[in-house]
Amino acid sequence: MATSFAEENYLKIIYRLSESTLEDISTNAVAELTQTKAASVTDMLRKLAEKGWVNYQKYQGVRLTEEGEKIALSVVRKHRLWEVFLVDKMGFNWDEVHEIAEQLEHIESEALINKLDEFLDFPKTDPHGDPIPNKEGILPELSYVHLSDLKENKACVLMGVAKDSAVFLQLLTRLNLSLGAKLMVKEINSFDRSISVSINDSEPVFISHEVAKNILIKLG
Amino acid sequence: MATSFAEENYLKIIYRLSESTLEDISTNAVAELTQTKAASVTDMLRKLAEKGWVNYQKYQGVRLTEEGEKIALSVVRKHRLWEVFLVDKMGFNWDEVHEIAEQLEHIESEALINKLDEFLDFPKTDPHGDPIPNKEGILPELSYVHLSDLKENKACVLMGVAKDSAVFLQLLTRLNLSLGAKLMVKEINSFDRSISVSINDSEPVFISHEVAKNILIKLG
DNA sequence: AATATTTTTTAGTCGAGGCTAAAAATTTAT
DNA sequence: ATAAATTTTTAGCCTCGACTAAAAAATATT
Ligand SMILES: [Mn+2]
Ligand SMILES: [Mn+2]
Ligand SMILES: [Mn+2]
Ligand SMILES: [Mn+2]
Repeated sequence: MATSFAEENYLKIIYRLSESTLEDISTNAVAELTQTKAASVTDMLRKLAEKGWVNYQKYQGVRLTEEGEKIALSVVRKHRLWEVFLVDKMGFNWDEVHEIAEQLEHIESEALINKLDEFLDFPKTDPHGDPIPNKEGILPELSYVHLSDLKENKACVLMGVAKDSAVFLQLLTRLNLSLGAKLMVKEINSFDRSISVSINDSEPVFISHEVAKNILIKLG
Repeated sequence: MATSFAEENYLKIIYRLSESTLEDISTNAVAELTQTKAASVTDMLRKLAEKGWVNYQKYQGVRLTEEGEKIALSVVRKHRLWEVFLVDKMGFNWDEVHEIAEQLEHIESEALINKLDEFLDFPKTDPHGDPIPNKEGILPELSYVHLSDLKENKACVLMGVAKDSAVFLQLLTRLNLSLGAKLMVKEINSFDRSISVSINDSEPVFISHEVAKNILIKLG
């Protein structure tokens, strides 16, 4: 069955919300991310339920079916592969690609996306460290930790970000924080939980708790 | 002003029709190419006229304004650049790319299309030999001739096709006819105007007038 | 347990971009 | 110059995906 841009966006957003909770997703939560009103969401949820892509009972919230999740994962796959393309091949910065990928993720061609995957050498993660589903819809397992949860004097590597807004990414860039940077927390200030962190063995810089929370790292 | 997919498709089609005539374009001609009904076209022409992209007076046919032509050329540029990408970088055949490019041509990012242009080494023509407008909207001058207009025993090179339907392209491929092929017309049959043509110095094969008409060549 | 607040759904509307059927204008044929 | 045929427009309707305002249900507070 064919999926419209609007339907794909809803499914993708329900998927994203489902990643961080086991509970059913509320109408309002969907409305916030789709940038629409709750009434519009209710309409769409009924439609998605009719097509068998979500389980939805009024007032009970919504949850993806297997088929719905499959579609969502294919949109996520396309979004992230196109982001890799834009950064690795087109020379964009990581804070410039999200909006363009929001458009490209709706291009419908199984053949194209698989050739693109190959062209990019089957990347496991996108420019923000987010995992890319393979063509069967399987996500690679990544066990990342928030920089804010790290103890002092442990070496680690920046593997991703938990938020990909342009302003946040630009801030990281200004601090010389990019994927692969070697980090070590030198000091944690109990007052505001800000941290002092050394980046690639340079002089430590200060980072707010808010920023540290959105930086994903792996140990070692 | 923002342009919808539908508007871009209409402008592109009016542009295409304008290439082969100096007269105003008829509602029916547009309807045929957009695969819609004349009544729908009338509606859209009124809308395009309101936005200043076409000159349109009822019953008089339609013609692009400068601004309308600029938009049409930018869509054509995107379409053809993406086709080059699909063939040269993704490994598609020339008969497989049109449908995908129909989608990609609507991706809105000036920055992306200019980076793509550079990535592809500023190609002058697409995989079907059609000229690609540069970022100022200037088309390279190509003076191609139809193979059906050629005299016997003149050497020439296949530079493009005047029709890019998949079946036609597949036929050419089966005949070993691709861009750059060296051709020489050995015989013209006055009965049905079919021709006998040698391809890359091999034994001559028969080609119908209909096919020859849609093959573009340059002399020498 | 009753009431106040918040969330969600319903009802009705809108614009975009299609459609069909009928009317009007234009073009072609007699 | 009429009449016939063709083309184009108008009128009215439809679906999709939004919206607002009002009603209903669920949840929180006293
Ligand atoms: Mn993104
Ligand atoms: Mn990303
Ligand atoms: Mn094409
Ligand atoms: Mn082409």
